Formats: sequence, structure tokens, C-alpha cells
Amino acid sequence: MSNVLPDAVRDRAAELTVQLERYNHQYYVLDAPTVPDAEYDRLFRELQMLEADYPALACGSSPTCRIGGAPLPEFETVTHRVPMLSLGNAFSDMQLAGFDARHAELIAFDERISRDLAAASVSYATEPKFDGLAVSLLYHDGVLVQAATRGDGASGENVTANIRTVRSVPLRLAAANVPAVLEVRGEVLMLKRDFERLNDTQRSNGDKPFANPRNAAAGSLRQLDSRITARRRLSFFAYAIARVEGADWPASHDGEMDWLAALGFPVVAPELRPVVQGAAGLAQYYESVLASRAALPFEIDGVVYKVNSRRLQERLGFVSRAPRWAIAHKFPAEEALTTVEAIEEQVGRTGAITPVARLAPVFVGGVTVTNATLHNEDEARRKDVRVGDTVIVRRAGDVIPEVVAVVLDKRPLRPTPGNDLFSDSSEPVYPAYRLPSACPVCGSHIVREEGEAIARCAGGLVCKAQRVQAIQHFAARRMMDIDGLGERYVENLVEFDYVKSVADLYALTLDDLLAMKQRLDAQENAATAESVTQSSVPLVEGGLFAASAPGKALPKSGKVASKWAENLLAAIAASKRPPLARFLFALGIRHVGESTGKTLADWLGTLDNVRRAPRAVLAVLPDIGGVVAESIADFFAEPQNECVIDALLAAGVQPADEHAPRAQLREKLLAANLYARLNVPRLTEVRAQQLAAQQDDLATLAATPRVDVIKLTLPAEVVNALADWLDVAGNRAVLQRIADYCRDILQATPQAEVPPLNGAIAGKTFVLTGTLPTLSREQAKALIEAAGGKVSGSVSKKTHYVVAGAEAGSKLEKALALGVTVLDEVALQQLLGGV
DNA sequence: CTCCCTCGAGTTCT
DNA sequence: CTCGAGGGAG
Repeated sequence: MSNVLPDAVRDRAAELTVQLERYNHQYYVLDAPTVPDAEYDRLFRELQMLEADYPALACGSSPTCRIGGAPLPEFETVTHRVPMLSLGNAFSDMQLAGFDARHAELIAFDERISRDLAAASVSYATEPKFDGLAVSLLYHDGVLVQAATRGDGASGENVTANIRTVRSVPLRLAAANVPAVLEVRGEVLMLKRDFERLNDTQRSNGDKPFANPRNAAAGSLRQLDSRITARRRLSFFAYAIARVEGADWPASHDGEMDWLAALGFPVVAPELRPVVQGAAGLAQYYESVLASRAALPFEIDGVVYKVNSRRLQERLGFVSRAPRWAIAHKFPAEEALTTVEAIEEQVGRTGAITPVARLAPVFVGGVTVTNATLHNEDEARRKDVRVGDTVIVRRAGDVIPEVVAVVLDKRPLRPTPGNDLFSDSSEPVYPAYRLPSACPVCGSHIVREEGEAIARCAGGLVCKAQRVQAIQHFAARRMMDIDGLGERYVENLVEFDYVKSVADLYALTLDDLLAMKQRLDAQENAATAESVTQSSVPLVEGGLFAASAPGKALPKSGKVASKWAENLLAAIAASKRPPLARFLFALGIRHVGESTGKTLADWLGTLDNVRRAPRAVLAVLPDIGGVVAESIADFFAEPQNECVIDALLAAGVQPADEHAPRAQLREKLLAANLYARLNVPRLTEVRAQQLAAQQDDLATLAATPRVDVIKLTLPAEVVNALADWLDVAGNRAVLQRIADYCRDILQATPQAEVPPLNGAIAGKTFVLTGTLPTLSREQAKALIEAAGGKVSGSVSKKTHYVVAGAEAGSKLEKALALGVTVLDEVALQQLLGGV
């Protein structure tokens, strides 16, 4: 080794670098090697040795970097100077639409663009929509200095070391006049043939094969050890320029692509990215790519149209974070045929029984599908899905597999005895689907209320499935947030009766957990020893232990097990002071979700106030009506639930009171409001007001004898109904109880809590859609609510603002259609800032 | 009583 | 994300 670097060595190294990069480019980008592999290897090793002898030579852009380097502890985050936008997908669901329908939508798109540009005919650049991962490559003076993933669009992960191993990414631009700064956007993907090869390797090594090239590419790019990435044969295609300094930026998209190719970047072949005219050209391109899809060396999930002229692109500009001049046109969801092996029922947290079709595994839309929900009995019967049927399955636009239809021709028919020629009768082997009458888990009755689509197991917490899920719900992140209490652990805890209700979680000891672990081990060993087809009774989906491969369910015994147990106990202990709203949500009261939990906490302030609240009082709160109020009151009146809550409190769980009851509660608790919610026949809103005008004290009315009640100045049928109601046993007590409750709760000094409200936001309704560059959805929601705004989930006429981020979908479209103001994150921040 | 808007609940796979 | 149903306005 030497510290001095002779000029001759430096020159030779530079020469080798240029040669190797040229061969690389010829091999990987142009797909036309000019030298034998052995020659390449010889030069490569020579450069490696020079670099080993003279460390001063080593730099990030040497071809020797392509074999990867030492693993990183983690990826650092880099902020994109120019945000990485995603494309809108303005084409509606066209799964079933034919050529003409697609055509019609293209015409509409083209017309919109032409209209906005006031142009007769628009030139579009086209390209396939790669199914890979978007990355941004930054070059300074022609040298690759940084590569980052898309992340949330505003910032991503620094994957420079990994990208350097991608052979077709130029490390140093060879062209004559390279720009001082160049930021290139493109897609990292795995070619189909490289994917096959990788999976062969995975299989022969006993590793799990990847589901699809996209996953393989993602998994490879996100390796902290770039030497692994180097072995994985990733490819890269450039498709956009984000930034140019020190050179002319081509005036059209196809010009950009040609320039990138000249600079040495791999871009898709010119015949796959023609410039076309108008809707007809787009339609023709779409059809031709769709037809040749299977023959392409890489996976695509659609095509992209871009207004070719950059001048026109600028005129069209952006809608929030998505360009208006580029659009993705996705291919219809892939469909596949498979057979129904069984139809089973799942039991949800609320006891809802959902029929699920168990399918022969079928690869569709990039994953293997084995289950598809049939939603409910009516749906299953409408589609007439039966065991043994051949069905068409697809992964609709998003993710969730769906049974599209049954292929009736293939339905198995019962053979007709003694008739060889016509051996099949027209009678199907399996009857139409019917929901069972007993819960598959606990055997309780299944009840389907009149007019309801959903059938429910009547077992309540007797039903193990419901118990397991109630506990899971309780521990989930948006509720008590008990880390490490995953599905499998909960199932085991319930199965072994360590936990019967959520309160038992707080009584768990280290010994309990370790003992449970031992029993599990014993059971496992027994199972493996027998090795018989032991079919443990399926509890929830997948069966209780079906998913727990040996050693997977819980950590191995010894130190690891006790560490796991300690962590879990710590997480449980840490969950003891949840905000009241989340605690209420966690209890799993029917009809009480995140929002209603917040309403209750907001208006009543303390757990005790919520627990004791009579039905009529609950029903005066916003968005709480008779059904929800009853559900809440019933929940707290149920002795079992009372015990659980008391046990939780005794164990030290202490929901943080929001505050005293809201000052505005006074207005809500007016006698007229309460009278109207007693469910007294004929006592309408108006009559309740008249009644309150004569008797505004509930306690007094409760004590009024019948003879005096009918003297009230109200229509005879109303006073009679009221008198009858009061005569029903217990109703006078109900009235008295409401009166007492109101008196008590109003005594608790309602602070005049008027938080500093933001005029621009208070009382306004917001809808969030897409991914915001820096704020998470939760954060944005919290900020808006803190300023007095409301955040809701769907766009309507009443929505004041839609805050759109990247990948905004139908909500953004709807906002535009309804003329609702669309904000991006910056605009939202301004609104939030300007009080 | 009839819309229309929201909220809750359920769902698949990596 | 989608569906069903509750709440509330008209």
C-alpha cells in the first residue's frame, strides 16, 4: 500500500473505469455486448487491485462499487428538492367495459385537455406504466451522488449504495457536455427472467420465493446490505427529468427521453413510447400495449399518457400534488379461474357472521389468493356461489379479492344412476348456500334481525371468537395501544384461560406468561410427535394453531421467552392512562367507534359521567340518536361489563378525563330536549316543548299523579299517552334518575372552555385524501380539530375544503366536480397558521 | 317520510 | 375501500 498516487496509476484507473462503464452500458442498457465476459472480468479485477493498492482511487462512482459494500445500520432520510408526484388515474373502473367504453373515456380525457389548452389536437407522449419502485437519481457534474426512494413524495430513503449495484444505472455520464446538476426519475424493477432466476435460487436455498417481481424488487432495494442487492439483478428505466442545471432542458417529453438515452440512461425502446395524436392515438396505443403485455420483459400495470410539449405541460399545471398533464391508464384487473373448496363462516368482533369462500390457491394480480369474502348471506346467494363451483376471481382495483361470478357450465352435477349416456342429471351436487343456524365457534344461535343484512352470533362474550377479538380490539393501536399483543398472543392467552376479559390483561404475571409458554411448547411437541393430521378446531379464521408453525407462535423458551414476557408486561403497564375517548372506543361498545367515543368524552368529560348517563341524555348529544344511545346505556347497565370496568379501574387503568362536561351541555339538557327523547308515544318535538313550558322540572313531573298529568294543556291523546307511559312500572324512576343525573352533572362547574379558535377553520368541514408530503393523516386531522375544524371521511356539498396529497383518488375528483376548494399541505398550513 | 351525509365494521395479503 | 345503517335536515 502506498499513500502516493503515481500519475500512471491514476490514468490507468481512469481508463479502466471508462472502458468498464462502456461495456456495462453496452451490455445492460443497449443489450449488445461487444467484449466477452472474461475480458470484462479481467479489466474489472485489474481495477479492483489498483483500488486496493491505492485507496485514494476509491470513490463512489467506480464500477467496482457495483458489487456492494458494508451493510448500513439504517437508511437515512432525504428530502426531495422537487417532490415526487404520483399520477392521477382519472379512468373509472373499467373492468367490465369493452373497447368502446374505454374509447369514450379517452375521448373525454382528450377533450378536457384540448379544451383547457384551447388546442385543436394535442400530441401525447406515451409509455408503459412500470410496476416497480420509483426512485430519484441525482447527478452532480455527471457523477451519481444520490439515489432516493419515493417515500411519501416529499422525502424518501437514501438508497445510493444499493442503486450503485444496479448495472444499468450509469454511475458516471459518458456524454460530452453533461449538466452540472441533473435529477432523473425512473423506476427500479426486476425483469421477469431475473425474477424467475431469483426465485429458483430462493427455492433451492430453502428460502421463501417472492410473490411477484415487484415485491422482489422492493425487497432487494430495501436491503441494508448492498452486497445482497448486487446479487439480485435489478433493472432501471428512466422516465422523467426533475431538475437540470447547466444544460438545456429539452422542450418535449420525447426530447427528454432521447436526451436521457444519449446520456447513457436506460429508457424504454422508442417503439414502446410513441408520440401520438388525440384520443384515437391514445386508444390505439393502449390496445397495442395491452395486447403485447405478456411478451414484455417486465411487468406493467397500465400505460401513461403525458402531454408532450413542456410548454403546454406548464400551462396545465397541477391539481394539488398531481400533474394535470399526465395520467395513468391502468389495465383492467387481472382475472383468474379457481374453484371453491369450501364456504366457511367467520365470526367478527361484534358477532357478525361473514361467509368466506375458501379457494384453491390462485395467482392473480401479483399475489396468491386463497380467500374471498362473500360479505353476507344475501350476497352469497345472489352470486349463487356453491362448494365445488368454478369462479372468476379478481383483485379489484385496490387489493381485496372478490368473486366476480360463477361459471355455471362448470358446476358439478349429480350423476344419474344407471344411465351411461347422460351420466349427469341437471341437479347440482351442492345446494345453494345457506347460513348455518348455530355459530361455528361457540354453537350459540345465529340471529338475523328483520331487515338487516348481517347475521350475528348471539353468544356475545361467551363466544371465544368474539372474546379474542374484543381483546385484540382493546389492545389495538388506535385504542389502548398495547405493543406486542398481536393476534396470536391474544388467541393463546384466551385459549389457556389466562385472559377472560380485558381486565385480566392487567392481572397477568411473568409466571403466567412463562407457564403458558411451557404449555404451548408441550402441546407443540406432542403435536409434532404424533404428526397425525391433527385438525384443531378452527376458532377464528385460519384456526387457532393452524398459523402457529412450530417455534413461531411464541419465542423459544429461556431468556428470549422471559424477555418477551417482560416486554409485554411493560407494554400493558404503559397503557394505563389512555385518553377517555380512546378508552371508550376500546371497550368495543356497539356503534361506538373513534368518533362517537370522542363525542362522549368531549361532552361528558369523565368516565363516570358517561357510565351513569341515562339513555335520554346520551341521545341529546350530537350524532347520537336512539339506537346508539340505547346501545351505550345497555352496555354500561350490563353487570358483566360493569364488573370488567370496575376491575380495570381497580387494576389502575385510569382514563384521563378530558375536562368537566362541556358548557354547551346546559343547552342540550333542557327539559324539552329530554322529554322528546323519552320514547313516549305521540310526544313529538313540538309537544315536548309545550310540555316543558308547563313543567320544566323532570323530577316534579315524575312525582305528578295521573289525575294531574291529564290536566296539562296538551291534546288529549298526548296527555293520555304521557299518563300511560308514567304508569308503566319503572318509568317514573327513569324520569327521576334523569333529573338527578342532570342536576349532578350541571353542578360540576363547566369551565367556559373556549379554545382560541381559528376563524378560517372553526366550524368548517375538511376531508383529507391522498398522502400529504410531511404531515401524516393523523397529524393533519389533529391540527384541524385543534383549530376547531371537523374532519370527515367523504366529500359532499357540505365539505368546505378538501386537502389533497399524492395519490389522491376519487375524493379529489368529487371535490372538483362539486367545486369544493382543494388545498395542498402548504395551503392548509397557511390556513392553520393565520389565526 | 325521504334523502343525504357520516360513522362503524369488516376485509386480504405481504 | 366498500357497504350498511344511524342520524338529522328538509
